[in-house]
Amino acid sequence: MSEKIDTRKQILEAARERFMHYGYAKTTMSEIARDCEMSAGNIYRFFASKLDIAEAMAIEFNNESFEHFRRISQKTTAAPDRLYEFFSFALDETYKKIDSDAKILEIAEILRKERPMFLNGQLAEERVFIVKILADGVDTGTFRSLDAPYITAEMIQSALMKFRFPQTYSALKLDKLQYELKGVMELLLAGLSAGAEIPDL
Amino acid sequence: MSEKIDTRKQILEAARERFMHYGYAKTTMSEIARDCEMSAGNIYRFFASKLDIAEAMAIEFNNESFEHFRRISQKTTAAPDRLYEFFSFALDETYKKIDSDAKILEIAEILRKERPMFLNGQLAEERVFIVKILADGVDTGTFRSLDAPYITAEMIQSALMKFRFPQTYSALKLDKLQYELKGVMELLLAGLSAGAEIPDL
DNA sequence: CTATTGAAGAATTTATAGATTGTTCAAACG
DNA sequence: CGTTTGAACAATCTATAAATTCTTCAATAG
Repeated sequence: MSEKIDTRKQILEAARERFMHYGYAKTTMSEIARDCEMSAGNIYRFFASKLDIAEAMAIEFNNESFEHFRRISQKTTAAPDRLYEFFSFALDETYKKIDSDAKILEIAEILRKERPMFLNGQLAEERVFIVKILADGVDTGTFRSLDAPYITAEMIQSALMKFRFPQTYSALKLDKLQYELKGVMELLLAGLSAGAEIPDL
Repeated sequence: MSEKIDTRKQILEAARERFMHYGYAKTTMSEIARDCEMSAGNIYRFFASKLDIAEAMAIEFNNESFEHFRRISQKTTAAPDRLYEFFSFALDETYKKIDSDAKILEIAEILRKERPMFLNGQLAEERVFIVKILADGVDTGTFRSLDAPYITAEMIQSALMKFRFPQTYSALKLDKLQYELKGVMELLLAGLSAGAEIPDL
């Protein structure tokens, strides 16, 4: 029973090393299988496809970030600071990963194309943390009351999309991106502030 | 003297028809030249390259939109309404064009890749109108005072980037995009409102 | 002298045959 | 029985030669 889980982990580990070293496209199922001392066909008892291995990797990968996200969302600092820290951390983290390992970008790109719903799922998971920060801010009176915090969280993500996906960085360096993020975040936080007047569109 | 300008227009018109009918890649310089009853080499007296023809087309194309942008920015309606109308119009217009002519997307894609600075230039031109709306809003007391309206305009563009470029639509339908745009715009306008408190990040 | 051409070169695209690879599954194995 | 294999197949990628196409520019025309 735990045998199966171990084998799965072993495949995932072998794939990670190959993907990171040679890239997703240049890694073959046979190579991964050889590393695990099994046949290529046998991998399919654990993963439905090569793409599913990449997806499983990305999930593991993101779980580390999610831990950070959770920690940030549960801090006792002011809600605006937490929201800023949240996206600031996300930007730094993504930028760092991309910068150090070009192979990661390849996998991100492939998942975006072949599994567009996967990214939506990730965003939805993050939204939980944003909603928590929003709720805290409303409770402490820092933010105005929101009649749909979940939707507000969606809108915040939408406005900060540019800083979450390398494809939209548009060749800007990290410091320029950080500067822009700060500017947009100031606008959004002002919009959430207790004194802000909601327009009637 | 006007001879040259006419020939330029003629080339542009011939190219437009070909590009729209067969696409940019499938149109050859010889074909455009033949339509104008000249040799391919001669086109280069008017355009430095095939790409420059596409760029000139895009400029003409956008000039129509710019007229609308100018008109909207000069309206006498409330500044928030103008800002919303501005981006709402931009979204509808771009979506409509893409939807009706797939060939336009091809050219947009190519310009984005080969002439990244061109898009920046277009955004900068639009910013002038946004700055005007912001200034009006500040004057009438609808918006809080801004110590750097030009930068604020940049931030607004950054936050609404998703709704300007088809590549970032992420397969959403127009009504869903409009809904999201409205939500983000409400947040931004609240952030610009006179009562909004600017956070200290 | 300017305007235009068309041949020539460099760069890119197309076509395609051959090899590789992802995936399936009947048969062998334990 | 459940596991694992390796042959088989379809799909994809690679290599490369041929053909197109963009661009330049010396020669020509007016």
